[in-house]
Amino acid sequence: MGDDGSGTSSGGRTAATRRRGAELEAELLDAAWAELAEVGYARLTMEGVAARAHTGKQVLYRRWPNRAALVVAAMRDNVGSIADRVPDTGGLRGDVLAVLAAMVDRQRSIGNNTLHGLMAEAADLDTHAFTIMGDVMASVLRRAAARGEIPTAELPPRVTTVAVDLLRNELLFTREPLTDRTLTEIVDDVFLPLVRGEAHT
Amino acid sequence: MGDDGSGTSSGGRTAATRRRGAELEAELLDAAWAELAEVGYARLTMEGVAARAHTGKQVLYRRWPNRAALVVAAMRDNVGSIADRVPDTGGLRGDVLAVLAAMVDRQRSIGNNTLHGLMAEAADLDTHAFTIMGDVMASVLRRAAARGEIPTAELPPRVTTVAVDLLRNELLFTREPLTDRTLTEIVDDVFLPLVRGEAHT
DNA sequence: GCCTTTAGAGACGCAACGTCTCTTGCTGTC
DNA sequence: GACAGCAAGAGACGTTGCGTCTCTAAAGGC
Repeated sequence: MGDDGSGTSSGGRTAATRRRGAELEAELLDAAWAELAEVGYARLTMEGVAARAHTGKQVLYRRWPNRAALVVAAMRDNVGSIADRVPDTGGLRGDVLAVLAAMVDRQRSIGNNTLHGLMAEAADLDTHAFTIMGDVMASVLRRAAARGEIPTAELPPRVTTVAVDLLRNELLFTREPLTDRTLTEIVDDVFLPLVRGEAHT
Repeated sequence: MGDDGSGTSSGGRTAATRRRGAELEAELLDAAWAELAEVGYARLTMEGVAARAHTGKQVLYRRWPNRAALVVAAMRDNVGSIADRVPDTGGLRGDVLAVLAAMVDRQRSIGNNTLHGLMAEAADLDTHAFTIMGDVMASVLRRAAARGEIPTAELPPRVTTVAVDLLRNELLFTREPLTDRTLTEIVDDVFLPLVRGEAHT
């Protein structure tokens, strides 16, 4: 079949250049992320991502075994971990609210259909992401104890993670967008009474 | 194809008889439930359910618009609601543990891959099922207050539902089967301190 | 400057979806 | 007791997306 080799990209990009290695991979992940934002996880297809990245499916499959893995990689690449900047507002209440707000933010940028889809497909996905939030809370609590704001940071693990657990529940099962009210309720009605050793009056 | 009409159930059923109405529907739901147990939600197909029920796909689509709706109907048909028998053990701690144990049971019979799958596909699924657990807890708490076991049943809504919310979180994100330990931690470390107005010591 | 790797493109077979069509048994009505 | 109409049972059909495979030619290593 006679290819008109010299023709520079009928469609709009220089076909003469060919990406490789890290550069290519970054563009693949960007394409996946863009596709995710545009059509959502349920309707994201390998074909769609490949087309958007102006490449073939094989290039994707060479790197990730399936849709779920690709999307997880795209998320990791585009969304920073909360553990990287543990908030420090100077007070326990502010710190915890900041942690929760960061979770809300991160989840808003991912979209909860995506999370549901991933949990269904990539079963073994991400226990890691959950334990991390426990570490963040532990660190926030240690600082509060050091300031003398609470009697001790040695709390039952359930108590340590109660705020993030409740928020996660809310994020995944509530359809309407979260209000700040929800965050303050979690902190003021449940979390703080428990860690201060004074339940609600 | 000559059917040997008189043969009662060569392969196991009389092809000469044709089911209708409620009888048929019940068998369709049973088939869906059996299929769910056997291959799991991810690999449950309309074709598979139809074949198991010895019928055609159209019979299914006439009743339910898609997989998710069919499975939800099958679940409703096969799994009783916890609200039907609110436990009454004579004490608050026992009641709450019984509610949680019932949730664990129900969820074990459904399987959490199924839940993940449904949440991904039937987005608007089941806000109802969640509010119901809140009602159950409210009723348990009212009885405890009437017995004088706790100062008041007028608690912030977050506190009322904290135990079921935490358990739901655990059920959906933990891969290994839950231990009783988890249940008692939720109740003793979080729930009871909050409702008794005495946080952990 | 040859040789290996792999990007880019798309064909292929498979599985399941959801729709449509067809025949034929069941049921309510006159 | 005949007849009309509804829907069961069965499967063909077009479509979509998966994951694999094949092929050519561009990059880069040595």
